[in-house]
Amino acid sequence: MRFPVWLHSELALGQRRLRSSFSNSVARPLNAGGTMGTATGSNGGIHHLRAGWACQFSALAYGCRAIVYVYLPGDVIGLDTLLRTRPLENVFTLTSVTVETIPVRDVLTELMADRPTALFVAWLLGERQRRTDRLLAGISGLDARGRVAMMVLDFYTRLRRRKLITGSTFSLPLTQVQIGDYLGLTVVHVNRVLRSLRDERIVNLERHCVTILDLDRLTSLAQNGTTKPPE
Amino acid sequence: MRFPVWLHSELALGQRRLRSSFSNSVARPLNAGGTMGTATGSNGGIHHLRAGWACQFSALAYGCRAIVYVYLPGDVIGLDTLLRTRPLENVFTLTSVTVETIPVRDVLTELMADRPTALFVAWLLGERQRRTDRLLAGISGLDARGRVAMMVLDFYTRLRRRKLITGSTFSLPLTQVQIGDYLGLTVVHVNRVLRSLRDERIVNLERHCVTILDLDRLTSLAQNGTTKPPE
DNA sequence: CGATTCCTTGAAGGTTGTCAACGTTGGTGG
DNA sequence: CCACCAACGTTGACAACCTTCAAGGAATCG
Repeated sequence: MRFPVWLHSELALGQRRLRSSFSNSVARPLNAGGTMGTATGSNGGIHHLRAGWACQFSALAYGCRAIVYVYLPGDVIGLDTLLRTRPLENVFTLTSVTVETIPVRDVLTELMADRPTALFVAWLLGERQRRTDRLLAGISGLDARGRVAMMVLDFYTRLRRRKLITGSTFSLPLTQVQIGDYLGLTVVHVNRVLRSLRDERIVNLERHCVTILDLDRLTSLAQNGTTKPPE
Repeated sequence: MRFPVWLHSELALGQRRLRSSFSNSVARPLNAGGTMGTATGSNGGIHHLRAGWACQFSALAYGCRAIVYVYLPGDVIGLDTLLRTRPLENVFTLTSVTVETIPVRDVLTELMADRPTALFVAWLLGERQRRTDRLLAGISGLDARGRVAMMVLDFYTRLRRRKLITGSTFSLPLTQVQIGDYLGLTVVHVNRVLRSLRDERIVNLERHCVTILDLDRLTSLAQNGTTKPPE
């Protein structure tokens, strides 16, 4: 069978162990708008984002600031660059955050030697990969309205799954410039799209505060960019 | 220090062990244009692509066929969906291929219990993630010419690193439709871009055969879409 | 309250998608 | 061998979408 029961408990066990490893480290607060790497004492590690948002820029691409991932409270940062030769310091905090850090050495020697934890790390890496694949597919195939809808729904779903929100309103600490960098659009166009979505009473995004007004139409926009305004 | 020597040998050890595990399985040939999953006997596993090319479609997105990754000879397929509840059968062969398969159970029980192998698996997952991030940044920030240049350079670099080519010519078993799906463009436009790149003697892509004519200009195109044709 | 960053809006132009038609290639069967 | 067919490639005209440029207004923080 594809997904045996013991694997479920094995993963849950790995999750608990990773979580407790994080708890044994000190929780450090960081200011908004800084890089994660420099603050940790130069040599990286993996971070548990207890509170706050962060985002990852593309490693290359100096000129074109591209945001390739947005980390929400509860996410683990740095697994993908763990085994990299040089620490790519391209993660920035979007808000003030609280992080728990495990140094690289401990991860490699202790955590990965434990099968449940190693499995859970592999699961986290796969999960991140799948999210990036979805984003890629969205940016490839959707127009600007669809991309914004996709982004809002993605954050909405993730926050809801973590029980960080219950209603249809949440805080989105991205500027319009950053939304543009994330979705491959210019600020100007992001602004226009937000206005049109607000005018059509689909979603309201103002001053870092999102309110979903029509979940059905938003979903439909995010699935195929063919949904025309009912005008 | 960030990347100790023992880690290098540990990773190399993991690579050898994974490789030998693959060798112990039977190498199966598959025809071009089929899905990987169904042929393996319904319940997945991870695959070593000994020969041939394959590509991965986006899990969702029925209507808009988006290719999120292209696997080259030597790549490992399926690590990202290993711990998924349902086996997402969205990997297609682009050519006839030869694959070695390790069933899920063996991966989870044996491979991941071995630290060197688990580390190497994590490295593979991180590598795949970084490649996807690069693609994402490229599609976000480059125009059509830049995206095609990026794709050609990516395949060129990967093939060269594996010593599968030595000159500046290689075979590219993607149709123009598939190139479009990969880069978020329409067939028509892919065709136009290929013609213009050929006319400007930058790269020649015809009949599944690529020849790089001007590596410098190609690189420049892939870095910032601002390189104008020398018209 | 000054200064910086962020947001907003208009006009113009370029890039890309859409539609439609035709040419080419490669495989199949008469 | 040839006819046929299907998939793939090619081209032009036009429209839609998005970017660029420029300028002014609003918010936030010292």
